[in-house]
Order: sequence, then C-alpha cells, then structure tokens
Amino acid sequence: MLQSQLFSKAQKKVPQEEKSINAQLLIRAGFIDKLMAGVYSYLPLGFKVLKKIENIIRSEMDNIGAQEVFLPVLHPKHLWQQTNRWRYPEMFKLKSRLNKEYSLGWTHEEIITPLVQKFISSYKELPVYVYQIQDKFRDELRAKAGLLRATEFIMKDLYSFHQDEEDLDEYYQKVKNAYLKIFKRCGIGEGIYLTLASGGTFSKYSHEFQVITPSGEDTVYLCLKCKLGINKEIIKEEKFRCPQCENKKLEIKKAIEAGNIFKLKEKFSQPFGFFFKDERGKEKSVLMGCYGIGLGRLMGTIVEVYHDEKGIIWPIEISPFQVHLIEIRGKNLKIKKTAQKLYKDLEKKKIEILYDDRIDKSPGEKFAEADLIGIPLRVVISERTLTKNCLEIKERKKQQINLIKTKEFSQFLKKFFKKEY
RNA sequence: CGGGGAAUGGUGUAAUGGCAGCAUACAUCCUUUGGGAGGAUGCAGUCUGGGUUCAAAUCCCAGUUCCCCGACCA
Repeated sequence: MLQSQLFSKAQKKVPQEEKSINAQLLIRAGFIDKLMAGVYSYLPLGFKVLKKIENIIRSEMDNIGAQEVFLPVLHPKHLWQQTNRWRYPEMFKLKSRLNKEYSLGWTHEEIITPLVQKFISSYKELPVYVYQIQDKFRDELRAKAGLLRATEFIMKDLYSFHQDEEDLDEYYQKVKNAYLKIFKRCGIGEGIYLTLASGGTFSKYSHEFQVITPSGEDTVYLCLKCKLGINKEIIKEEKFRCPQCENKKLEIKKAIEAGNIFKLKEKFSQPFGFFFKDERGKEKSVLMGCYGIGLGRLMGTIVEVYHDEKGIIWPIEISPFQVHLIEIRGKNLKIKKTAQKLYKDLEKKKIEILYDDRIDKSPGEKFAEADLIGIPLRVVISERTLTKNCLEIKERKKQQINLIKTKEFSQFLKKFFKKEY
C-alpha cells in the first residue's frame, strides 16, 4: 500500500479527550475514530489489524471443529422472556412502528439454543460446535478506556452442545488450549494467565484469560507456581490460597480480561426444552458451553501491552503490514526508482508492505509516524543507502539500525519472519 | 447511577466582561531533505437554549456531550 494513498492520517497532537493509552495511540496513528463514547469506527489500518485477529481466531476455531455461522443482531422479545432475561439492564431495547418489541444482541444464547434445537434430536447428532464473529451491544453505565469497554463491540462467541458432562469437559479443555494458541499468536502468550472465576449457578468455576498490565481494570491473584490466576470474587472463598497447590504467596496484579470460557450445562437447554434421545431412547437435556473473545478489546489490550513513548509496537502476526518502507528523497532520482522496485518485488512475494512514498514530508516526520504506527520492520532507502548498495533495517522494538546489502535482503526477511513467528 | 473535572477552527491551545489570538493541519508558491524543516499568502472556531449587561468565550440558570474515580459488568 502506498502511504500517500492511505485514507487515514497520523496526528502529532495527543487527543485530549482520551486518557487511555490504547485510545490515544490508535486514534493518533489513524487506526480508529471515535463516533461517541464506547463506539468506534475502524479505519483501514485498524481494520487490517482487526481482520488479522479475526483470522487467527477463525483458524483456531476451525482447528477444534467449530463451524462458523452468522446470527441476527435484532432479536424478538419472546425468546428473552423465555429465559427471564428480557429485564436484563444492559440490553438495548427498541420498538417497531407497530409497537413490536425487539432488543439488540448483547449475547446470543437465546438465539443459538432454539436454532440448534431445530436440527438436533438424537445423541447421534451431538456434539455441535458453532461460533460467530459479530457485533454486540451493551448499554454500559460507563463505557471507558477506549476499546477496552465499549458499548458496541465485536465478539467471537462459540457455543457447544453435548450429550454428557464428560463430552463437555473434553471440549472445554480443547477450547482452553485453542484460546491459549490464539493469544500466543496475537503476541500476548507470555502475559496471559488462565484465571478462575465464578461459575454461576451450574458450575463451581469458569475461566477467564487475564492479560497482566497496569492499565487493567480487574484485580487478579496470581499463583506463580501454577501460573494460575484467581479472580477476586473467588479468592475469599478459597481463603487467599491457590486452590491447586495451596500456595499462600499470591501476587496481586491488575489485568484485562481478554476472553472467558464457561460451562452453561442445562442453563439454556432447560428453559427452551432442548432435549435429545440417548441410545436407549431416553430423553435427556443437552449440555452447553459458551466461549467468548472480544476482538476490539484484544486489539486495545495488545496496544496497552506493546507500546513505548513513540507509539505502538505490533506483534508481527497482527501488524497491519509486515514491512514499512521509507523513501527519503534526495537529488538522486534513483532513490525513488529503487524504492519502487523493492516495493513491487516485495508485493510479488506477498509481503504486506506500507511504502511511504510521500514527497512532501520530511525524514523526521516519516520516522516519527513510522514509530507511531508500529510496523515491526522498517526499511529505509536514501542517498546514503544507495551509495553503499545497501538497505537500512530497523526493528521497531529495537534501537539498533543496520545496513545490509540489497542482495541479502530477501534472505534477511525469511530469517526475520521465521524468528518472529 | 453517586462523586469529580472539562467543552474555543480538523487537532492542540490563548484571551476573566471590552477588536476571538497563536500553533499545527489543509490549499497555492518558493526554499529545504536522516528524527515531526523555513518563508509568503489563503481557508477555518467560542457545545445548545435562555438570562444579566451598553457590551458575554468570560457572569447566572437549564440542557447536551466527553474524560476520570466509584458502583455495576456471562
């Protein structure tokens, strides 16, 4: 992509309206735009990151046999009355011209359960795993911290349907592992703690995936021995010790919840009367699990974790581009030609590249914007590099600047990507 | 929902009752080209409604929006 053609534009000044780091940097660098509190537009750069996160999640969901669906956002009242959740305060409600009542989806159990029920009546047809990646709406009393708590947000929600607890438990473990892979691929594998949380009426625990960072709004108690987190509502029940190893030396940390997994069991199959016939023709309740990841929140979290005073530092697999090519104009016309050639060569090799071809920007401005946008690898072509038949290479997360021979560049790239993945 | 703060060109700011100014961005031109370059010209603003006053960005009342703390949060 030519940077001269990029629709969004970086801003030098920090938007005073925003206090959270993720909102400040993402807005300044031109990834997102705020429409109102808790509601954001994704601009080309931000949308690219979002799509990358989405594709990571999609591939890991496919790996555990889940099938993608797309459910409506507009929901009828009667399904929510059936589970007694029509009164749920965070649900947006609206009326048609004929006074019919609807809500906007803030979660989809009430939609997916009757849907799956239509097709499933025998143990032979279970289990079923379906997920979607979709907008959700929650009437938050206080939207805050940029993408971390939004009124409208994109969520992946997976629902699983099983004939017995054993099958549910087994799949629950699979999802847990898939989630760890997702977070690892998004670059936050190191900072993530699987955390015990309240399981509600039907199970003792649910699990959250908590990313440790000072800007987190949740408090978790960490057992460093087990690499297990314990939620604050659980820790009192457990008398301030790790439920796994009884360790009493727990670290208290701030964290952001990046995902959660939950055994619903009969909670929704009961009110909808979702039963199946087992081998002996006996009627049994279907058991359910649900598993969520907020995509925008994940993007915001990654910015909270990976940034410095100059800007964002994207992990390579979710960076909007892999290479940021910067041309520094000089008197030598060959500079532009060389840069254009490299740009085309890399595009042919399917390397995603942002090429700063702008002729009216000073070198300093280009460097500052590159640091702000945060693409992992910066390549500079200038008078200096040209005379030496070299390219200048700088990794966003390092200080060091290296010159390498132009010929050796493609080899370098291979190594770089291998190392980074 | 309780408490606190804020609202001036696209963005960041100044003006405390008396001519709305500066920076940046944008447009045109000249110069410049390795860490947000210089000059010239131009475009662009007081959140909304009411009130006080000869005169309101400024004071008063009401509302709206945004941010922060707390409560809430499958």
